Amino acid sequence: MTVIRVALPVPLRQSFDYQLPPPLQVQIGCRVKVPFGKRELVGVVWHIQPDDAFASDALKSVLHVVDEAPVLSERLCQLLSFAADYYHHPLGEVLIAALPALLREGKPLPDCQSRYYELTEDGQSASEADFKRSARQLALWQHLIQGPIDEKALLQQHERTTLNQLLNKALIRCQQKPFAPYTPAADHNTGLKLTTDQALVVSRIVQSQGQFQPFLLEGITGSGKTEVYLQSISPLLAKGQQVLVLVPEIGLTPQTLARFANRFAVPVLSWHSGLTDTERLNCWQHAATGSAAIVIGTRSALFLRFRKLGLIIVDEEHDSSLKQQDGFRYHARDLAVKRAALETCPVILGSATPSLESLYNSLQGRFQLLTLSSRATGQQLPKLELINLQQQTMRYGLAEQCIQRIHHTLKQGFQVMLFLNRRGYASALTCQECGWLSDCHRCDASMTWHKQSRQLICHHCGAIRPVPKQCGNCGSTRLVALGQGTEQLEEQLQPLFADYPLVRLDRDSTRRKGSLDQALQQIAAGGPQLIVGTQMLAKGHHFPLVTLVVIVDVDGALYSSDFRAPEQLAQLITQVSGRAGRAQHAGSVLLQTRYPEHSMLQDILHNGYDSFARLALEERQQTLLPPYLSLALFRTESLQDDVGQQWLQQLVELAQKLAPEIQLLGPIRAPLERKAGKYRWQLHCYAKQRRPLHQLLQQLIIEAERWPLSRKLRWQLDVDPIDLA
DNA sequence: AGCACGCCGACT
DNA sequence: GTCGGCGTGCTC
Repeated sequence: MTVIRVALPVPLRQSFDYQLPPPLQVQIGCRVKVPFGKRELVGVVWHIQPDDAFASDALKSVLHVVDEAPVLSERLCQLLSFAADYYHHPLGEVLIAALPALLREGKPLPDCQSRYYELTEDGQSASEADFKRSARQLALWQHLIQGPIDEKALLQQHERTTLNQLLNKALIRCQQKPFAPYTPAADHNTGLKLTTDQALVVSRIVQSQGQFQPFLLEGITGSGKTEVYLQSISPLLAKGQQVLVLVPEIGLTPQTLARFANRFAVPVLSWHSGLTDTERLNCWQHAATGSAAIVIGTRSALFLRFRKLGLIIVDEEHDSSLKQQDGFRYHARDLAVKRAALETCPVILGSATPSLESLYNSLQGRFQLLTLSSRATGQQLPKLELINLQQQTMRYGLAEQCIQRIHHTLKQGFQVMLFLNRRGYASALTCQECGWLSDCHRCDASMTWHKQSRQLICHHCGAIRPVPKQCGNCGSTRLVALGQGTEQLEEQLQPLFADYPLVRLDRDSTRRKGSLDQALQQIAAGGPQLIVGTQMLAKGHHFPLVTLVVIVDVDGALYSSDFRAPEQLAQLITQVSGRAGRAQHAGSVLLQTRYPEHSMLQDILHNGYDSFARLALEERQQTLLPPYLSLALFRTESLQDDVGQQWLQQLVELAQKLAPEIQLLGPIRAPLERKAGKYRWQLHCYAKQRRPLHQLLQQLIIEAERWPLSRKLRWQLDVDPIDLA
């Protein structure tokens, strides 16, 4: 009798064994449908004939084998099983992350056909004279004389109606063929001429093809990282290998895609959360069959199956969106390195502001450090200036000096960008009589006033209330705004600079589909204008006509309990300033602060991110923090306040017994101690060596799952947490 | 996580 | 008398 072990999509840290009735056959990585309790689930075969099979004389039988051949390749299985182990996450749930929804549900893998067009016999014997009356039809016919062309490629240059017209005339016909590896191709367009720096970097990367080699590419903004990527990719495409490019969530713009697609005459696909289930499956199969040459995607693209992966690029590797913040909390950058090792290919981690983790790895010799230290255009970096708020009269949250500079810049015909990382009108509403605050009933936070939509919204739990006309406590009508948001800044600046247009870019203003594009177009069209916005200004988009950037509030992050706050602020400042002044004019970046003497600000100001990062690393070493130590974090959420603390306390006692060398901090209250009506606690576990920490965590989980108390709360483990909130 | 079983309160 | 609340237990 054949017994197989199946990983099922349940949050249980075990796999389940089933009988495989005689005619059926499976391989590891195939999907099977099995009975599970009263349910039927689709799982993935993980072992065949395990020697420690579940001892029962009545193993249930597999109902149905979905795949003849594995959907998950051997290498993917290795990656996923590594990830499940490393992050201590149930294997079945890890598999969920790796399969498109349709495959998860057990849909059979469709045998994919792509449509292409070719000339019929009539079409071949036609001549230019036949198309006298239609230039469009002529162009299409001339295109197809060169041979059959993919529908998708064809539709990029021709109209569907033209296609139909020729179909009706029976001059062309539509054919189908199964997905097949793409046809290797040389560059479509020749690349830009590389600087000496760039050329050196490209040659290092190209030399390493076919081997596992992680690179940290540290290139200041404007140093031409993308061009380095493109030229490193080029030789792989000539050999028919595939390339995976991971980008932050917000960075996957049509422009990014176009830059890759226009360069090479090979299929370039994108993978992101906006795709429908069918589109996802389609992309998945293009990658798996090798019909896609380049896939550009957000973090989950890391789990795509490839026929022959030749290179992984992780762009903006410092970006926190590469780490999943709920459920299976993996870091796509770290797993990308693991995947490259399994695939025996190079991996490039690129950033203008590398994470301290990656810098550390390069110091340790694990990553090869490649540096691009000059701007490819030879153009100067913007100048950083501190604006001391202590000696300034302020208007609308801006120092008088800033307002002057904005005026001056606009008058010269340039654009100004104001960065304020707080959306909404005001972070709270308060009563001037009694001090009442617009607290969220379910969270330990205040509700943000959104003036335009006339709502109070809690940014933590999403709760919405109408804006009260009177104080909820004393009935007074003297309610005032507290803490300026982008909406307010927009409202106040508009009349102040009435002669100039103002664009606001934040999650609220760009919610409507297409409104982001519209705003970006207006900015690109040029002309003096103000741009007010949040995070969105710091990531992905370039504003070449901006010559003045104001970072309205840098102090929020200066004195934070999160040890990563300075690093993130430094990255933000550097990234925001990199967005500006790329064209003919060097820009200025004004940092408004009440602490101009702060050593970190001084360091960035005078020595740049690079120097700051190296100092920050030394500080991490002295204060014994990651990346010099390994960190794992237990979080709890419970309706009763004391349950979380109690549970973590039990964990502490057990951990001290099992591994006294592991340092524990906690139980402590989470930074947002109550969220959506639940109390939150944390336990931090620090260790000099990763190995013993890993083992301890494993033991702790096994024990904790047995505790009755575990049923009264929700808990999760975050290995290498980025966000301590 | 689902899903069932089981044991107590407030409804037709 | 039943509907339904969530505590407890189990899933090869």
